[in-house]
Amino acid sequence: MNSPFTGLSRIQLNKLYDLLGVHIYHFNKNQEILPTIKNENIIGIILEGHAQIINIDYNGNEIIIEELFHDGVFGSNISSTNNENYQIISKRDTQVLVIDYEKLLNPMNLKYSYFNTFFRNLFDIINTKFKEKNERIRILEKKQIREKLLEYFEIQHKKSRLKNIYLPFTFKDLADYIAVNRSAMFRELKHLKDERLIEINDRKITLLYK
Amino acid sequence: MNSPFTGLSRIQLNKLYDLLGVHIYHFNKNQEILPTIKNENIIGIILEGHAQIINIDYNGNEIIIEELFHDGVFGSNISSTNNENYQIISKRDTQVLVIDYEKLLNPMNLKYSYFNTFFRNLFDIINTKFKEKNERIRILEKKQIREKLLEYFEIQHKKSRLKNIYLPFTFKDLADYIAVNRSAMFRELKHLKDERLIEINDRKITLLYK
DNA sequence: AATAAGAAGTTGCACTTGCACCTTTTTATA
DNA sequence: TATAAAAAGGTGCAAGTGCAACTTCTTATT
Repeated sequence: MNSPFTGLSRIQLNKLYDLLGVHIYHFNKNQEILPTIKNENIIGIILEGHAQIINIDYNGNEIIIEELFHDGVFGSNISSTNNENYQIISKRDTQVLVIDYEKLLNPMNLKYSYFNTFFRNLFDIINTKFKEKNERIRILEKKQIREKLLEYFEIQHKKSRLKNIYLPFTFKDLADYIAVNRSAMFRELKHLKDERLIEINDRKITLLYK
Repeated sequence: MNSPFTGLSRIQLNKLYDLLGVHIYHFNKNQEILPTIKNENIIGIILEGHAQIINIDYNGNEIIIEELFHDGVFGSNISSTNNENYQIISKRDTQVLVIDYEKLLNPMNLKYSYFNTFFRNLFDIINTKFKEKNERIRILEKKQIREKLLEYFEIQHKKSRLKNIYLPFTFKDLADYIAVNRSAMFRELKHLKDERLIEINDRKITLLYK
C-alpha cells in the first residue's frame, strides 16, 4: 500500500506510463534533481535510489525536509519543492519518474481503471505524508527542547508501543528535525539521562518512564 | 476550485451523497464536533459555519491548528484529528458532512464520473493544505522570533506581492501560529518597528524593506 | 592501513525567550 | 450602556538556548 503502483500489473503500468506521458531521469550521487526535471508543476516518484529534499535558508543552513527512498513521492504541490530555497539531491544513483501535474489531473484519465488505482494510491500516500507533517508540527510547536524531545518520544512510542526507540537517523539529523541546536539538544538529553528518564545506547533510546 | 463539490450539478451531488452514504450533522456554537461524528476514519466537510481544530497539550495550552470555514475539509487522515489531544469546536452554528474513509476509497466508486470529479477536487484541496503545512514548518524551523516573523512576512509577501500584510487573525493567534510567547513576539515586533523595518496599524503590517 | 570527514559529546558565555505580572484598549454580551 | 472578557501592549527577571570552540569516536574513502 505504500507504493503508488500497488495493484497494477506490468502491462497496466506500461499503459499508465503511456497515458501520463511520464519521463524517467537518471541521477548520479549528489546531483541536483530539480533543475533537470522542473517545469511548472510535476509529481516525481523515486523508482530506485535515495534522495533528500533540502531547504537552504538565507544564512546558508541546510535542513533536511524529507528523505525519499524507493516509491517516495515528491512534487511542487505535494512537497515543499516549489520554492527557490529548496533542493532535491540524489544521495546515490537514483532513478526518478516524472509526471506532469496537469496531465495527472486530466479528467479523461478517469476512464481507465489502472489510472484510478494509481490515483487512489497517490491519495493515500499524500495523506500519510500529511500525517507526518502534522507530527512534526506538533513537535515544533513545543517551546522547549525537553518538551520537543518528549513529544518526539511520545509519537514514536505510540507507533510501536515499545519502550525502545530506534532513531532512523543520526542525532544531528534529530536536532535538525526538531529544529534546535545540536549541542543544546545533547545537553538536554544529558539532563534526561541524569534524571533517569531515558537511557541511550548508540541510536537506541530507552524510555524509563514508560 | 476550492470546494470539494466544484463541477457537480445538484443531481450529481445527491447521487454522490447516496454513493458515499454521507451523514450531515448540525452543531451549535462552541460544541465539540469530534465526539459526535468520530468512528474510526472519516472525512468531514464543513457545509456551513465555522470551526477550529484545536490541540491541547499536557499543560492545558490550546493551540489552533486550523480554521475551517465553508467547504473546509478535515479528517483523521487529512488533518491532525486522529489523536486524543485534538478537538474540533464549532465557533458558530455549523453543518458538517461526514464521509466514511473506507467508503471513499472503495474502488467501485471510480465507475461514476461525479465521484471522480469529487475525488479529484479533494486531492487538490489536500495538496493545498499540504503546502500550507509546509509553509508553517518553514516558519517553525526558524530558531529566533525575529526570523520566524520575517519568514512569515516573506511568505505572505510572496503570495500578494504587496508591501502590506493583513493579518487574518489576532496577534495572539499569530503568536500561536509561529509558536512563540505572545509578549516576546510583541517585544520583537517593537524592535522591528524601532529599526523601521515594519509599520503596524491595527492588523495591517507594512514591510518597509520591500 | 592511513587519512579524511563526519558524528558524538562537552562546556562557557552571551543573547534570547518564556513567564509572571502589570496597564490600557477593544470587543463581546447581558 | 454597563460589565465582563479578551486582545494589545509593555517590562523585569530567571531560565533556556544558540553558538563557538573544542575533543573524542566512528565511518568512509583512497
